[in-house]
This record gives sequence, C-alpha cells and structure tokens, in this order.
Amino acid sequence: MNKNSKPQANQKVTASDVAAKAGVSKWTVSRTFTEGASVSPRARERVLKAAAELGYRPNLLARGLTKRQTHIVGLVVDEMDNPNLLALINATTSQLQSRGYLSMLLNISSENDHGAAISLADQFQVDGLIFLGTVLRDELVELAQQIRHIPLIVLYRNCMDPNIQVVSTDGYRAGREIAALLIEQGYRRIGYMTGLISESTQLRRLEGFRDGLAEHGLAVEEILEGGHYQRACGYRTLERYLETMVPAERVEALFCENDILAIGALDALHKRGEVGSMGIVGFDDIEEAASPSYALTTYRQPLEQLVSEAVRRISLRDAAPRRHLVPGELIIRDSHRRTH
Amino acid sequence: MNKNSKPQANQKVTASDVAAKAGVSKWTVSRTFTEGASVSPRARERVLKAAAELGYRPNLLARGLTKRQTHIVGLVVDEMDNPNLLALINATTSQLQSRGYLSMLLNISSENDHGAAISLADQFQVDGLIFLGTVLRDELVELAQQIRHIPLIVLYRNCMDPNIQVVSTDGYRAGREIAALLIEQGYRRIGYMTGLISESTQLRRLEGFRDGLAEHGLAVEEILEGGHYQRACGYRTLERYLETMVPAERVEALFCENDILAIGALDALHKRGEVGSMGIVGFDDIEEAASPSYALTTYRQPLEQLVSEAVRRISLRDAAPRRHLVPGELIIRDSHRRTH
DNA sequence: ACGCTTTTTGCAACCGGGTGCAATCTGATA
DNA sequence: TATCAGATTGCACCCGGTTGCAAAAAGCGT
Repeated sequence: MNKNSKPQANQKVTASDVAAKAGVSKWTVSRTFTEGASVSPRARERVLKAAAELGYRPNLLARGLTKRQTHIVGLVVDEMDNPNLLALINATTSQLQSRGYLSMLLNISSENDHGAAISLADQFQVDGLIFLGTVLRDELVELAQQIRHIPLIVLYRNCMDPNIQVVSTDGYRAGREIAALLIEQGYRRIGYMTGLISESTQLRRLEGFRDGLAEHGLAVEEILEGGHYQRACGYRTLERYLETMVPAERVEALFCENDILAIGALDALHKRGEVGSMGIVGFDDIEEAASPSYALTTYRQPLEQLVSEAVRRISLRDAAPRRHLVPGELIIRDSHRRTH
Repeated sequence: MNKNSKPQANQKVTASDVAAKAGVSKWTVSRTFTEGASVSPRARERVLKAAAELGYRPNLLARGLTKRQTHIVGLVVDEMDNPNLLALINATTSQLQSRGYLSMLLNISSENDHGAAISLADQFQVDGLIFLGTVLRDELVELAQQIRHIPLIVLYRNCMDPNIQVVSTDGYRAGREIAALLIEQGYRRIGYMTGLISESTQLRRLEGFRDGLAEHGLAVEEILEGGHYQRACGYRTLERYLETMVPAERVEALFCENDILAIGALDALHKRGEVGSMGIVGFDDIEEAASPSYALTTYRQPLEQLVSEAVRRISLRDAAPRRHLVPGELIIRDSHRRTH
C-alpha cells in the first residue's frame, strides 16, 4: 500500500538522462551547470527544461570527486555544554549555507574519538576545518597537521600554534578599553576575576587590562579566581571576597572574564544588599546582561564579523596561518557605575 | 619559508599507490578495506603495512559514489535559540559518530532557505535525515517527500504526517503518570499551563493528563496559557492568576508544559511568599530543576534512548513510516507537594 | 561564395574506489 | 599424481560527474 506511484523523481536522474531528453550529450548538460562554460543559449534552455521536468539534481559526491572541492566545511566542536556555542554554531552554519557551503559537525567532546572524527572529515575531503570555540590542545594541533592542505581556523578562541589560523576577538584591545572605562569612572583600586585558567584568549584579555591600567600608573589590585563558567562560581567567589575584606580595603571595580561570572558577582552584591558598592563589568553580552535587573556593562564579541571572516578564508582557500583579531564593542549599561 | 619538506603524506595517496608499494593490484587493496571480502592473510598484511607507511586513507566521496551509502546523516535544525537543542545535537552527533556516521548540520532557522538546505543534503546522498526538535510544517513535509528514499525521522517532537517517522517521548503516557501523581497527593482541583500551542507533541501530553484525571472523575480545572519558552512567561502567567483568584478558588496543583515555565511559576509563588501553597510539576528535567532552591518535580525525556533509536533506524535504512514512543521517567522532588 | 576566426559540441579519459565474473592458485582427497 | 572444490586475484566496467582536446558548426568580412 505504500507503493508510491506518483511520477516523482524518486530514484536517480543522472546527467545522461537529462541529455537524452534534451537531445544533447551529457557533457553539454554538465556544462550547462558549470559557471562560465561555453554552451549555446538554445542548448542551455533545452537542458534546463529537461532537467526541470525530470527533477534532475547533480550528485555532489561525484562533482566533489572531480572538482576536488566539496563545499563541505568541518565544524569541530568541544564543550557541548557552553550555551554560547549554540549561537556560534547557528551563525556559522547560517553564513556557510548562504554562501553555498554545508557544515559537517564533528563532536569531540568527552568520550568521542578526536582522531577518528578529524580524520573522517579529512577523508570526506572537507574544504576546511573550523574549530568553534575549541581550546586546541597540542594533541589536536598535531592531528590537524596530518591532514590535507586546507584552511584550519580557530574561531572565537586563541591558539598559539603558528600553523593554525586564528579568527578571534581582540582580547588585548578589549582589556584596554575596559581599563580605560573604569579609570574614567574614577576608580583607583581595580580587580579582575578570571575564568578557567586554561583558556588562552583570556590571558590576552588580562594583559590588555593590565597594560591599560599601567598607562595610568595603576595595577590590577586583586585577581579573583572565578573558576567554571557558572553563576554560582562568580557568586561564591565574590561572596567570599566580600566576607574577608572590609569595605575600605576592597577593590572599587571588578572586571569579570565573562558575563556569567559577572552576573554571579552581581547576585552576591544583591544578596548582601550592597548593590552599587562596586563597579562590575562583564564580557560577552549574553542575553541576560541586558535585563534591567542586571544592566550589565559588558563587551560584545563581533560574532557575525568573526564568522564572516572565517567563512571568507575558507572560500578563498586561504590556508596561510595568519591571525585575524577583530575589535568588539563596549556595551555601556549601569553595572560599572557605583551609586554609593 | 613555508615549504613543508617533511615527508608527510600531504597530498593524495590512492589505493593504486598502496597497491604498487605492496605489490598487489588496487582491487586487492580495496578488498582489504572491505568487511568480509576474500583476501589472503599474507596479502592483507602487506597491504596494511604499505597503507600505514603511506598514510593511506580511502576517499570517502569515491566510496560513497559506488556503494550508494555515504554514512552522512543530515541533522535538520530549527529554533537555534532553544538551549535544549544543544543537548540534543550533542547526543545525536555523539552517537552517530560512535557508530561511524557523520552529521551534516542543516540550519533552517529564520532567513535560511529551507528548500535549498534540504535539497543540498539530498544531493550529497545523505543516508537519512533527522529533524531535531523541529516542528515540521507542511511545507517541510512536502520538501522531504521529494527526496530520495531514505529514513526521515522527527526526533523529540511529534509530526502527524503519515509518511514521516517519529521517535519521541510518549507524551500521553507522561501526562497520565503526572495526573496519577497529583491525584495521589490528594489534589482535586488541578490545572495545566501550556507552552506555545503550535507544538503538537504537547497536545498529547495534555490529552494524557486529561484522561488520567478523568479516570478518577476529575477534570482539568484551569488551562493557563504560558506562552513562550521563557521564565518570565511562566512567572507572569501565574502571577496574574494568583492576583485574580482568591486562594480558595485556585487550583491546588499545576502541571506546566516545560520546566522553564514551571520555574517561572515557582518564582512567582516565591515572590508572593506563597511557596508551598501550590503543587508544581514541570517537564524536561533541565539542569536548574535539580537545584535545591527549586527541587522541581518533573519528567525526564529519555534523550539517549530516543537518539539511539533514531540512529538505529538510520543504520538499518529503515524508511518505513513507523512511530516510536519511548516512555520517560518521572523525577520526584519536592515542588509537587504542598506544605500548607 | 570562400577562407578564417570563434563558438559549440562530442569524445576519451579521469576522479578514486567498488563489484561481478572468470582466471589462477591453493591444497586436500582419491 | 591427477582431480576438483574453494579461496584468491586480476580485469573490465561502473558510480556520476568534469576536463582537455579536436572536430564540427556558426559567424563574419570581403
């Protein structure tokens, strides 16, 4: 009862089929679908008509085989629990698709076999590999070296290996801008809350922050270790700090490595009824940051631009290991101000 | 200065190369890498050795072309803002990879061209299409009909079209279980908070809930429209309800269509200092549900099982439009109890 | 109408590997 | 040692498209 008798092009329609119907050779069909090939308008029209009637769609495997270009890009993803990641994946796949590329998702979180995944992508002749917010361990770099000569791009994170391309937010610059903002507010005693130490981008952030302060003769008075990417971590870290330090000794402002920690910090201030006693700045501009109850001053990473640059490099087949840092945007709300 | 002179297998190593080095024909090489093909142990060994030395890796495009099986699965994804989605994507890609499949992500959210994306996947000869938490509009179903005969699976959602396979949580059963739980608590006046109406799975949930209550001679006293998947929505909806109804007239317990709404509802109770005055049950068991400040009683969808079933069907090339409903698990915490 | 330049088009070969079939090689049995 | 089944291997050809080359057709000036 399931026999579909509709004349829909259920099975394979090949170029030869179209050729037969259009009364030309299959090569002419191929040329019709090749940009800038030489085909007479008349032939093209007949081919197009026949193709439409038959519902012809070129087999992309075959095309990839001969053209040595598949228009598939491997997206290597780790840490599948970071909510930012979804936005990254969304933006990347979206832009890739609109430029005619397809994304192959390679999950290398936890128990998955990293080597197998990357090798498999290579065997599929992907046109490039984008590491999405992945912290590239040496092990991965080594793997990546063994594959074909294609663009390897670390997006949204940093990677010091000279053979890997990087497209990322200019953390150093961001750090300086935030330092400048806080100094402008008149703060002298300024602190920094780190996330997990392992993430190399953030180091540059702190460096820039430090240098920005140094220009005005200031130093980072206090470095708090925030730890994981969780509100509770920011909360506990600041809470403990507030407990141990009398108000006069505390820093007046705190730059947190990401919004989640910053929001946790704000929660801690709130809990102790000390909202407004310390300027807080975050990083990322996540959705909650805009909520009026936080009004978090933060720094927005130029997501679309970053992705766009990465995609551009892939489509240019640019495998040269350059590094591209894009400036983000300071989002000024209220949390960096002290009200008392 | 960038000339890589290392003897690494930078370029293409084909089966013929391996054959030459191993002193056999390329067909023997092919057979060596084919499960269950007839190759003498001696030949196999020599091929394997040569392959290893040369760093040979079969070209999967070529293989896919002849075998008519690519081991690529298209993951069609919509609503890239739903955080549940990330867990779904993670589980799916992970399981696919461990079974030797690769995932091609097709983003059909917002401005992306749905038709183009799905058609492209088809042209790449994917072995199946999984719609991840996508609400399958008719338009999509129609598109899907036009492609090759491969499994089309809607995962984590429902779809009434008889030509599409469904692998999803048994919402009807869940609804009944929750009804039973609430009745067991002694409640008589029981309500339901909906999410967005458009999502068809949830209808079954309400049906089951309704039937479960009916068995004990009860009905759903109140249907609150929660709206979007946002805490604020659950919050506002319940707040408004509490404002308009005097305690004696209120429902004693409320089953919310998802945890986000349920948590919003708990927030509303908390805000009014009426925690414990109403039993609340959610659905999904998101991370926050376990937090002691909510202790949300909820229903966990069997994510891994669902994914596993979908992957199984793909690998069996089972394109028959069956529908598979998996029971989830009631997670009993405290929020369904009344304390006063 | 004629020679000459451009297009257009057909063909063979190829991308990298897989399959059916027949030829060849085992080696165990008679 | 001859015989024959079964395992192994080579070969031609296929998958579905693309490309370089040369032949055929069309355009053009005179």
